[in-house]
Amino acid sequence: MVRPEPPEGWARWVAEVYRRLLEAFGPRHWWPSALEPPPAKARPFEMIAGAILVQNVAWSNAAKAVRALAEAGLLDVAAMDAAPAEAVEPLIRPAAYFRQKAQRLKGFAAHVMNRYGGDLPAMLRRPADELRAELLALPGIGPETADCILCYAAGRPVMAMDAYTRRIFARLGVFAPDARYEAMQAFFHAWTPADAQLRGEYHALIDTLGNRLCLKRNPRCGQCPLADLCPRVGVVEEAGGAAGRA
DNA sequence: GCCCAGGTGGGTA
DNA sequence: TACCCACATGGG
Repeated sequence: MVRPEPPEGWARWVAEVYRRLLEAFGPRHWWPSALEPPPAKARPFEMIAGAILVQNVAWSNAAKAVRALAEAGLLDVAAMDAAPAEAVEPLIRPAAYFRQKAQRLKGFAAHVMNRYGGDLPAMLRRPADELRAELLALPGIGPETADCILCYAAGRPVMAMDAYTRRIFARLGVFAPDARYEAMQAFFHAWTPADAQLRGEYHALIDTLGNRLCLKRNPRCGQCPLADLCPRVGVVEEAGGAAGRA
């Protein structure tokens, strides 16, 4: 922690940030469906495939890949497991890293088939800590992807961290710029209620701020709902070490 | 043309 | 632990 605890305490400060983001952007309704029209009921494998496909790319690219999988009938654990990698790869090219991501999708599907007979909901009902460890053991599922699955597919009160969270809260003075994933998550888990809906919405709101306003190179501080909380406003972005000027 | 985007895993010192 | 790199497409 870089910044001293605010006078009102962290819980209120964290809640005030959430309140402002919600007011500025409205509910994000994450996890978004890539399908048109969106399916009436949540599809865990669609969400999980999206979480793998969105790794390090824009959602618009991942969404194209999800739609292509849907059209090919591959948003299904058994079908994904049975499909050859060469059939999956061309469908997901828009999401980049298509060879790796095809292996990750198939690896996940194979695991659900082998261990749960294809019953994904049964897997998602496991205790959160056990499920998290199980997910992290799968190739291509790291902490962010695992926590997104826990929150948005399994409905657990887990808040996912990502590059936006680190950048925004480092600028706000809460974290060091190289804060570790688990440390950031411990902060949010300490100061937010253990509510899956709220933590999921908070993560989504942070991402919205990160990709609309709190940009890496030229942040749009003039439009930021958190500007008065941010010691960096008015300071030119360092972007690699250049000294800031007023 | 360059930078960036809702990361992860493997290698090396 | 702390870096460095590969993975690869699409939009601003």
